[in-house]
Amino acid sequence: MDILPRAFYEADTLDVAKSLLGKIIVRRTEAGVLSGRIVETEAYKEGDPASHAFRGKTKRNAVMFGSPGFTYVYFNYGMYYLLNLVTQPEESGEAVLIRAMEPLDGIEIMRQNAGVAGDYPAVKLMNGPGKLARAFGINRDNGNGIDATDPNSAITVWKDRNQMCETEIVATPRIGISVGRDRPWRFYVRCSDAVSRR
DNA sequence: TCCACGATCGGCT
DNA sequence: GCCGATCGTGGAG
Repeated sequence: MDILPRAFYEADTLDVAKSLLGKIIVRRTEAGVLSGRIVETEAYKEGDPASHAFRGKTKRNAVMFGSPGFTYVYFNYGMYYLLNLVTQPEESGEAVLIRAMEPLDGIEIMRQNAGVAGDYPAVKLMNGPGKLARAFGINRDNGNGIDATDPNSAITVWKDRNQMCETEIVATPRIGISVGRDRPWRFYVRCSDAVSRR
């Protein structure tokens, strides 16, 4: 597999959000290597009232205004961490939220991270943005501001040799936001179990 | 300082 | 479909 280079993240954020579908995120932990295939994303752009970057740079969202290809992780609803990848040239504050993945490697470790039984269905481990961060064991201490284009990083994104089962991409309004609902900036792969089993 | 509100999830009706 | 858990964050005051 080839690691996605910085240039991959410098395209328009809507294109990056779609291009990320089918790519592989690899998460290295002390317990072992975890990985999954991205099947659902959301784009957050400059001037977008639903984006954390909308009101400018703060301590929380600082990495959104940094280099493309870095991770942005934040804590939400008092209990979940959500994983984003920063896009665009520096300072634009745009990013792509990773909403769902299909687990590949380290599924047993994911179950341990999630605190579920050994017979818990693998497809349900990462079928939501809070759940995939939990399965990966990602929090703000270990997951925010990491360079995903550096092969030595604990979180990296790779281009898989294999194609997705089908490249049909569906666009819909984003989930869980109160403003910016008119923008169909959520993208998912129609054939994915991780999206359909919800 | 304070406080209302989330880029969610799972359980219950 | 609805609702509660749970707490960091930032905008208001």
